[in-house]
Amino acid sequence: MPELPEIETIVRDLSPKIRGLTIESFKLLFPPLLKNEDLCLLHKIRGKRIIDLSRMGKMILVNCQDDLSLLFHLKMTGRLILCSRTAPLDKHTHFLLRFKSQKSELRFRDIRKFGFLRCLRTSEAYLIKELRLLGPEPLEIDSSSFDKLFRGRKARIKGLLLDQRFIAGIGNIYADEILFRALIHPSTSVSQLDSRQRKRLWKATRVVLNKAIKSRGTSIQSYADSQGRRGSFQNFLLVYGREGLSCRVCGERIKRFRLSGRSTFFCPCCQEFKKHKDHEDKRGRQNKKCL
DNA sequence: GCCACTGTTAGCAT
DNA sequence: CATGCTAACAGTGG
Repeated sequence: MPELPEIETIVRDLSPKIRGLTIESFKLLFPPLLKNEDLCLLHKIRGKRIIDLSRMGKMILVNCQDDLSLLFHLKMTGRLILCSRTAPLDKHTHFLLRFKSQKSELRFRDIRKFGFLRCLRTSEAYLIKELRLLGPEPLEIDSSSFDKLFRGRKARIKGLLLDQRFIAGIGNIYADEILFRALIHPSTSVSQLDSRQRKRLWKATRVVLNKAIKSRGTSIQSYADSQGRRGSFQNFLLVYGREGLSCRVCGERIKRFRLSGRSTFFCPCCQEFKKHKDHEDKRGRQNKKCL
C-alpha cells in the first residue's frame, strides 16, 4: 500500500521524533526480514546516534552515525510504528529499535512479510541494488528530463509508471490517478504520446503526488502512519476503486481491467484510447480562447 | 471451506 | 535489452 506520499508522510513525521536519539538495542524477531548478509553490520548500530531520515522512492533510509544506515521497504503491508516499549508485541512485529533513555521504540510490522530491512554503509548506499536501480524522483525531475525518459520506449504508459527503475515511488493507486488527470488511457504506448501529453503527464504527476502528501496519503485497507493514523486521500480519488461509479468529471461509468497483472481503473470518456486528438483539440481551442 | 482479491517487485520467460 | 507474468505471504470478503 504505501507509495511515495505515504512514505513521505511517515518520514516527515518520524524524522523530528527520532533524529538525535541514540540506538540502545534492536530485536530482529523475524530474521528473514533482513536481506543479504547484513547481520554483522546491524550489530554495529548499537550506540549510534540517528542523524536523519530520508525517503528514496518507496524506501526509508535511516542515516546513523559512523557511516551506518538502515533501509526499510514496507512493500504492501509493512508499517513503521513509534510506540511505547511496554505496548504488547503482536506476531507481525518483525523488528524493533530501542533508544537510550526513551520510553518509546520504533517497530516494523508487516503482515505479508514482503517488506525488508537492510543495514548498509551510508557511503556505499549507491552500491545497493535496490537504490542503484531506482529511477528519478517524480517531484524533483524537471519537465524536459521527464520527457527524455520516454526516448526509445514503447511499453504501455501505466507499466512504466509502475516501474521503479523508470521513475521512483509511484504505485498502482497513484498511477491510475495520474493517468486520469493527464487524460491518458493506461494502455497507451509511450511511443504514441506527443510532447503535449508528456507535459500533461509530468504536471499531473506533480499535482496528484503533492495533493496526496497534503492529505497524508491514501488509506484504503491497511495503510496507517507511524502513529496509526489514516490518510485522507481516499476521499479524493477520481478513478481508483471507483469501478461502476460515475466519473466525477464527465459522469461516465468508471471501468476496470487488468494491466500488467494489476487492477486498473479509468474513465472511458475522459481517457478514451483513440481520442487523444479530441482532447488536444478541445484544450487547444480553450488555450486559444484564453489568448 | 474454498476462491478471488489486495496497494510490491524480484525473477524468470519471452 | 525491454517487456510482461507470476510467486512470495497473510488476511479479508463473498
